[in-house]
Amino acid sequence: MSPRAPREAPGAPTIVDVARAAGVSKGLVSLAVNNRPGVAEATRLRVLEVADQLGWRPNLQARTLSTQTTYALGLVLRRDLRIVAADPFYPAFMAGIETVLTEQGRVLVLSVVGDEAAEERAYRTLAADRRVDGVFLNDLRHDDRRVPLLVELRIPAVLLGRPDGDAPFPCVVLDDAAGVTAAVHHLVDLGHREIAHVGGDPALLHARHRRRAFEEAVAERGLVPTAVVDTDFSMTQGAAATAALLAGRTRPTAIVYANDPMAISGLGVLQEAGVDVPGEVSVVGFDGTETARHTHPPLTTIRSDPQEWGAAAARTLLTLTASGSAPDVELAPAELVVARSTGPAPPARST
Amino acid sequence: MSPRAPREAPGAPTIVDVARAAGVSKGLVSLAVNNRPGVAEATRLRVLEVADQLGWRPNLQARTLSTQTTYALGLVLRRDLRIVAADPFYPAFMAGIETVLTEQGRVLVLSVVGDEAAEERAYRTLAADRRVDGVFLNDLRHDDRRVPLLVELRIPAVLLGRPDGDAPFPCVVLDDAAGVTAAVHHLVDLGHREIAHVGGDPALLHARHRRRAFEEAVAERGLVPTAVVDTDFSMTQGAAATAALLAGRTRPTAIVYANDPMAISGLGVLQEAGVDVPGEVSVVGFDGTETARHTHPPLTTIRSDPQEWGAAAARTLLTLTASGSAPDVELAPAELVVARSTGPAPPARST
DNA sequence: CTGAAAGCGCTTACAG
DNA sequence: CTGAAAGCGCTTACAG
Repeated sequence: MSPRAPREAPGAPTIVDVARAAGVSKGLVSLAVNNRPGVAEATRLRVLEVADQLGWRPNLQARTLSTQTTYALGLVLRRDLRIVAADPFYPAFMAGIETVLTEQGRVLVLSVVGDEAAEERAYRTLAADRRVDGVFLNDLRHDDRRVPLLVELRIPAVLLGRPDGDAPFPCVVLDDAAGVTAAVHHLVDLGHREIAHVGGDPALLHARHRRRAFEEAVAERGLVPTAVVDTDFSMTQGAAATAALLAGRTRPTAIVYANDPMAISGLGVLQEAGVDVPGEVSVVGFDGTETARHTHPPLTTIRSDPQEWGAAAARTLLTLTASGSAPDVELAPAELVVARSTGPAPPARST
Repeated sequence: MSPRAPREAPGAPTIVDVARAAGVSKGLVSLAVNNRPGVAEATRLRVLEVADQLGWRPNLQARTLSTQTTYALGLVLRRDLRIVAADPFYPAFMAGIETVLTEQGRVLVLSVVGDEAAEERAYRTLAADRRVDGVFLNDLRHDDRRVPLLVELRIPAVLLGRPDGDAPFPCVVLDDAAGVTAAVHHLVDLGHREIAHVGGDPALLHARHRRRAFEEAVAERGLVPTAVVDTDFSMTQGAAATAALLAGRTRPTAIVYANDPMAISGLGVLQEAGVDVPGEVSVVGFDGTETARHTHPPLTTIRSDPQEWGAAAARTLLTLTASGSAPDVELAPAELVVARSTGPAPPARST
């Protein structure tokens, strides 16, 4: 294939074809289609019309090479597959991102990694290859090492949640605490005094927030938690934690889980053990997943809107890459949705 | 910013820097790092060493512009969000893709769309912008219009499953039928005579395959299906179908669902109606999800390996883009995993 | 308001 | 075996 021969039979039109057909230079075509000042209106219209007739679209790769922008955003998922697979958060979150990227001709580059080393490599590769104009920083962690990493790599980012340290990036926040607080009040109002929490992975900030909100709400009502158990957010550990609570000294009459999958596996453990839900133990999930609506009984849970979160984060990240800064965004807080897995506390029994 | 000034303070090294430092032309550097013939071994080694010292990586965008290859693969998801979110197939499938892309320095471009028009636009945009070197064709449909579309767009593809028409693309096949057949035999062996199927979306080939396998296996054992109901694969329709079966003239003693989420919502409906599982009705899912292991009772289901499917598809697509052709791949078939949601048929009762 | 030219950082025939 | 040059298809100061 000679370098002079067009690669495609008819040859997709290039900016040169448009310039020739419009009788102007290719530089002018570029100015015209990019709405830059310094082009007579009549000329602009003519160029646009010719471009349209020829069916010309600027070649993205060439534009990328010139402008150093890729029109792509990156998302790196680091999670145990068992956990990602059962967790409906990400599909909805990504769909939300897509709603805004699509209409902007942007694209999402996805990376799924297993451990922290692979995660760091993923960010470094995205940066070195200039694959993306910015990234979403999800599953924020305590003292998150990715923040200095992204600063070092000079890659713009939007944080999903409020970081616990300083970070030179805008954040999009969805308050978990309000829902947990409401759940605890709901349970206390139903007469529960022995309430336990099956928390998530304490390395993750949102797991910490949920746990702290639980502890504070319980204290606020003059109680102490019956137990608080950390997990990795997996159904397996949710089930194990539930079994441990059942076997413990004081059996809780209500359990607040840090996500729906664990609440569902907990429900399974309770029912397998012959414990009536909500007759003997009330169960509260977190997420407001589709599955939670279809269990027996349907789960009381705390609902957030991951799709809106994705959309807001994408808008913020695009603003950041375009202008160099973007304001923080506060989304509607997660809220309690009461279903039939919670009910009045059983009459107190002597141990 | 003058066009002569380097964009980054120290300036990431370019091929020119390497050529200068190694005392050769940049063309030779390119030949050396790409392992092309016509470079003296000693020269090649020297170039490589210098490149390494300078920390040079070829600029991906520039390479893309020259070679017209993007080192990226595309996946377009068109599904109702309610369904995607509850379905753990895609996270695992994408993780499988990533395992092979990552080690090849490739990247996955993801698009999530709602309807068929948006889907077509997504493929057209990927092609027009030359975002990807090839795409995964998932959720194969009857007489799939995407096949001629991709031919028209001249974009290589790998089919996930065997198409029902001709297609000039390799396919990676995972046989659904064997597992469904085994499930029916399992139920018949347990004494069931009234077996129903809650199928998936009949527009999708895999839903059709599962349904046909069900019907054939039932016939093979001299029975007729009690009922076969189509759905859209959502938990909601799975629940509705189950309620309809309960209310029907002949109540089935066993139900085979086309996916786990519907089996789970079906289980919820049965239990809410006071129907004992498996005492009165046996339930079989399809997918082998994590959730199915944690329900009460745990689900008998049909397990496949979506992660391996993703990895095999990625390997096939890379082979195709590299060499212009790739052989079809046949994966291990889905297999029955028996748990406690299936049991002996209840004694026959008079209606 | 417009044109001509250089530049983005690679790859690839073509000469020597 | 190596060098010099053209090409990929855009964008962007710089002159006029």
